[in-house]
Amino acid sequence: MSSTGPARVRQRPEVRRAMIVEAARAVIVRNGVGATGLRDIAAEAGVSVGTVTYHFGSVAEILNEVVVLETERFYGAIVAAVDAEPDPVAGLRMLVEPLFGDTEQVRQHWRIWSDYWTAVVRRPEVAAEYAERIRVWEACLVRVVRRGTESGVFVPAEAPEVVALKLAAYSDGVATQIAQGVPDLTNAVALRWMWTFLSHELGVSAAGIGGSGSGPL
Amino acid sequence: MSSTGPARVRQRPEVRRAMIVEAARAVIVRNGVGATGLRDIAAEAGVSVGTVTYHFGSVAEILNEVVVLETERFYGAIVAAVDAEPDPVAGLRMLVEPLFGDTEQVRQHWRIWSDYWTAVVRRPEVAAEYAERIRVWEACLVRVVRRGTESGVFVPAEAPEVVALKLAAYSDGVATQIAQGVPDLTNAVALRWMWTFLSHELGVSAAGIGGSGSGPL
Amino acid sequence: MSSTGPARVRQRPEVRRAMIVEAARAVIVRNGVGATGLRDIAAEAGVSVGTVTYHFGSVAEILNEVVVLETERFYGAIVAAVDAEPDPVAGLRMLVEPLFGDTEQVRQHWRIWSDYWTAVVRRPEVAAEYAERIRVWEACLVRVVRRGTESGVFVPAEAPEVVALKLAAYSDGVATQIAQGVPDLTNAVALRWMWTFLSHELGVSAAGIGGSGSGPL
Amino acid sequence: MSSTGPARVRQRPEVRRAMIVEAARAVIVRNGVGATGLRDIAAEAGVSVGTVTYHFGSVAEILNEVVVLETERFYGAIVAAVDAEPDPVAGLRMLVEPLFGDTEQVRQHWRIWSDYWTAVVRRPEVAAEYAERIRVWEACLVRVVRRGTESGVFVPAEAPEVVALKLAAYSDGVATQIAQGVPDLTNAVALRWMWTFLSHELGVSAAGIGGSGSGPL
DNA sequence: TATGAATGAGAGTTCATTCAT
DNA sequence: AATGAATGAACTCTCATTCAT
Repeated sequence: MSSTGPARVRQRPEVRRAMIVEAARAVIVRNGVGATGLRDIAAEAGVSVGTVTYHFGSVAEILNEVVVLETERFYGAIVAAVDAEPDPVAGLRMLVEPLFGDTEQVRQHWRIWSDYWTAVVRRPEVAAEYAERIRVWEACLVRVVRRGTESGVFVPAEAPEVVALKLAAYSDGVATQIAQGVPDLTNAVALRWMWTFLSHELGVSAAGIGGSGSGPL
Repeated sequence: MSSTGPARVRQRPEVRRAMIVEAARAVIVRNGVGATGLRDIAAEAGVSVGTVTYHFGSVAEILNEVVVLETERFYGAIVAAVDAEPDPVAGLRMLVEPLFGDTEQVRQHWRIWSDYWTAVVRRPEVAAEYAERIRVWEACLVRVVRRGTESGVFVPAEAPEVVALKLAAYSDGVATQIAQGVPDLTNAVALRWMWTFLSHELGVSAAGIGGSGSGPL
Repeated sequence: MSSTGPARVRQRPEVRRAMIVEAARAVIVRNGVGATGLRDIAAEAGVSVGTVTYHFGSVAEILNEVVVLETERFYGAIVAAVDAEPDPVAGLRMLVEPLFGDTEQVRQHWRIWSDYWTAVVRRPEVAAEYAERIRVWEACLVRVVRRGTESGVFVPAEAPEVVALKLAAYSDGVATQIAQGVPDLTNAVALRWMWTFLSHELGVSAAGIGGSGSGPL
Repeated sequence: MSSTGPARVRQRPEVRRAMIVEAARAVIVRNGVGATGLRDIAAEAGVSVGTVTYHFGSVAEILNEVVVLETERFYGAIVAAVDAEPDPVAGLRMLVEPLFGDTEQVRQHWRIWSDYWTAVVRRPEVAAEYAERIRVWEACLVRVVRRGTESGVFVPAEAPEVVALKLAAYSDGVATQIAQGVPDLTNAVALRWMWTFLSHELGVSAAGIGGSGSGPL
């Protein structure tokens, strides 16, 4: 026990805060928001309880930071790339595919996400604050649909905002089902569902949107 | 002191259990699953803490019972009526409309439901047990689609199970958005979205399915 | 350790509350209000922390109960006896002497009392509530002075309320000095000071008031 | 970043200590001794927590310094002036009047004082150390009474030390009552009480001692 | 069957103190 | 001389569970 870690390693606040948020994220992924306590976070971060409370005013503040970080990290790069993509169809694909990627990162994202929402949904004032930061993906989708519509590639029956909201709801629901382990509902299947859905909403063929040789499945 | 209040009214176990579950449901609706404690349940039921733990092994058991009860109650009557309905289109309507009814009961249902899922999703063994009971609605939808297909009214592009799963996911996602208070997303709008979705999935016109004068919106 | 006390002895709430308040009083006397914590009280009472919080909503509630109890116990009997005493001079003696009795109980009383006031003085709303209960002694003094004045025994230069307030202040200050251990300031001396003070305030001879052969000191 | 704020202004230890003590005094006056923490003191002094603990071994040490400072400052000038005053009556007035002056400084003094005593009363060794420094006022009073007695102006019934102790107790008790906000008990009233008290103790008329037109009240 | 007093682990938070920089 | 990140013990309060009555 005498050689356990380099005790009292000093870090600049921003660095330590980031480390603690990272640790909190790991605990949330493992145990869920409801079972994430101060002591768990401290242990995961390899620091004392006092260090955590020194850098954060409350546990809630840490959890919020985790969600903000998660949002920025998960959607940030995607959104930037999509906004830089001139082709609306390609943009659409870049926007939707990551939601159903078959990676641990994606699973973790949905886990954090769903937990957080049910935890926060009873506190409208908190929810409102983060809703904006969090609707980044949806806002990007609106822009893509609008661009596609302007260039004549998409012929939506409804306003871009409505299409975006519908897809957000649909993908959210499907992701929830996947998280529950519904048999035969793979990420590939989910993606096909999205393309089918969008083909109707945007008035184009599914084959035209959903790229990677998904064939006749 | 011996005649103070209605104390110590003896009830048969099944009756008392039912009363406690009912009380627990009320507390969950009011405060959320996360903020529902043994004491709250006991107080709401008008019994002592000891009585609650006498009839239930743990708080988790009570919460499970609440969800089972909620499922049976909410979907039970609907499913029975739908199964007795010869017309598949009418059956479909009877099955989908209640999900977005503008009643307190519906709001309460979604509240309990969403809370419960995020709580249970980390315990696959629990989730599995209840998933079956809970997929009652989906199973009924499968039967309706199958009957409609057999009678030639519906021309689905996919298996009834797939259509049912898709609709379940979509409706769940939309209900979540409504619960979050998305502006302009009313129950009526949500229903129209369902009919549009189903018209594509079942190969019939939306007007043919979605009943009550939804007009050209 | 295995034979330490009869664990889990059930007590009726009033009894247990009284036991806990008594224990808290002991801790306060020993350590002071500022150093009286939940765990100390529980340990002193021989119960668990949970038991204390089961019977009391907060530590502050316990401390208040201690002061109320202390007040009632210390002044209760005195005031009752004084109000039943027809002779104002005897009544006066009965009222003042106990303040400077040479007993452990008196020392404890002043300890609790002074601690409590400085703790509470910054919370006017709390102070006000207890001030009334606590001014019992002063109110009784007012009545005695009034009776003595009406019967012509006392000839005060000021209103009874003013005399009472003056004496309360004086005795309080002297008690504080005694508590600080000022050399040669015994309780007997303090009493003589009181009689001297009152003889001037009430227009009677000190010998006439201060009874028990205090002689020419 | 290197030029942000007045950071790292080096001070000689005595200067820095004085600044910190001054800051601590301000915090005590604002929040009370019990609610005065290291962080509050550091923030008030505009230095870091580390600087405070560098100059002081413990928080208790700071609090003690505050009281010593307060004593010297409050009584120092008074005592010097009184000792230089040939007229004992004038000296008496100069000694007593400041206790009940209607200034913020006086209120602050009593606040610090009363808080400190209840905190320190449990630690006799600490109390003793400071008692001496703190009895400066009382010692001065003894000298005045003695001078007045020698010159025949005062005719005390008791030794000067006893008179001084009595008045100290009385004034302390009255100040406590004022601090508690007893209605109608103003500083002017308190002063009159003191003169009345002293007139009896010193065998002179109240009018002769208490100065400023106290009239027939 | 019902009760509710008793329990103790665990929650978040506060805080004086330590010490590498 | 000054800093402030790090610490861990101690605080109050919550709560599901136990069990004698």
